[in-house]
Amino acid sequence: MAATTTITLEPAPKARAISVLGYALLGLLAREPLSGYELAQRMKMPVAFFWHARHSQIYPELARLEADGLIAHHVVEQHDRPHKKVHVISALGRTALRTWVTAPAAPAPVREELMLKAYSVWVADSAKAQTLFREQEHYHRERLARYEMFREQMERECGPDLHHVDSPSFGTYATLRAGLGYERQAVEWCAWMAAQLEEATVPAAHTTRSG
Amino acid sequence: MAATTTITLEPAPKARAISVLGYALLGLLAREPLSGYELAQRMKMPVAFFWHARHSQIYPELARLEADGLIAHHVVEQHDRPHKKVHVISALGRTALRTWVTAPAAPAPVREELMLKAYSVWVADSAKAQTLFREQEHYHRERLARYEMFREQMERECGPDLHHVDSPSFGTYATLRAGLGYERQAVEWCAWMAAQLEEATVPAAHTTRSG
DNA sequence: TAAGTCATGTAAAAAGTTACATGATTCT
DNA sequence: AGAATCATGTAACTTTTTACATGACTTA
Repeated sequence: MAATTTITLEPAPKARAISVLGYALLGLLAREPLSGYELAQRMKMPVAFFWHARHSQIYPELARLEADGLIAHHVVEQHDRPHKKVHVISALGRTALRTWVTAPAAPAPVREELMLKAYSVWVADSAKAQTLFREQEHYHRERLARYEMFREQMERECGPDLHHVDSPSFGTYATLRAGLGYERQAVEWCAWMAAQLEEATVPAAHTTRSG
Repeated sequence: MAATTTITLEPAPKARAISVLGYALLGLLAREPLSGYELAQRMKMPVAFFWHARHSQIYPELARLEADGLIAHHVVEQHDRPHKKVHVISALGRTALRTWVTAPAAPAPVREELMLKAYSVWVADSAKAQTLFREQEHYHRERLARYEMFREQMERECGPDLHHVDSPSFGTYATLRAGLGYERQAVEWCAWMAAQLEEATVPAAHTTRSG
């Protein structure tokens, strides 16, 4: 009889830890239901400023989130375009996200290749190095300009919402402000680097620089 | 006879691409010969501000660099402590490093968990969120203070060297400056976040805030 | 004697990138 | 006709983390 046999066919709910990518996706789905493709787009545009993922990572992660009951999906048939699977966050998913957001954050291990280059810049040709940092300065200047435009647009369009900390716009605005600060500081530093390297490259003008 | 047989027993030098970690290690070894353990320590202290790696990643990478002829090692016997393998950069390694330093750098894919939390902060309890960002502010303030001290020390000790772009001190100083800029901006942003969340938590004072 | 530092590795797993694979529709 | 966008996946590989494994010497 079944008296002694404990049935363990089901592998027990076994709360698998949600990866950071998982929380990134939950964060997007908490705002609106989206397909995998749309999630990949969101990752490119507003989210890439602070987190990055390809579609090849997103699709399997969605399957995992669904297996854990954090999201669900339904297929939406489209006349002109391929069908899509629209993913919706569940109550469980929303709770998990809510808990994670305020959980203590460990200092993120930084990985900045450009800093690594700066650390070894003394071995390099200073003229070539100068080019590198001018390019980087230019790149960050462009991003800064784009963020600035985006902020002005947000302040015009979402105005009062930006101070309601329980509106999604506040989340977007907050990350935008961080991005602005980061890019401003990056531009400044790259310009300083290039200037230092320039003095080394054109030593003739070191007494009467820029005037 | 051997007319048609091409001997391909040796797998051909096949210039394997050096990983970013490989360049990080070369960058440290270009300054001074170091053991794996010492490299791991350097990764913790000055390098961790912009790149991170554990000893379990460092040891195999050293083996790869040596196999590719970019570094060599010799064993140093110590009376009181275990023997160590001291790694030295080769001419080939130095050239590779030099080339990489000025090669165009692709914009680094960012991964900032805290920003991800900020993006979804609107789903959370604002009092708890405030605690999180106050903690983060505190943490960045501490790092800022440490960097500031480190900079003062460098300016005192290495003075003129800090403007010689071909001295290792310049590389260190450059990354320190970037770190200072980054931490300053992080402190400011965390404080702003906490303030926004505070207004939401204590709405009684919204007309006469701070005075 | 227990914890900490010095010292060097390996193994397994998770996270992330690059490449492979397919197919419809729309725009140039 | 070719490129771009929409759409969803898998496979192979690299990178990184966590855990396993060992052992001498030093300090509290």
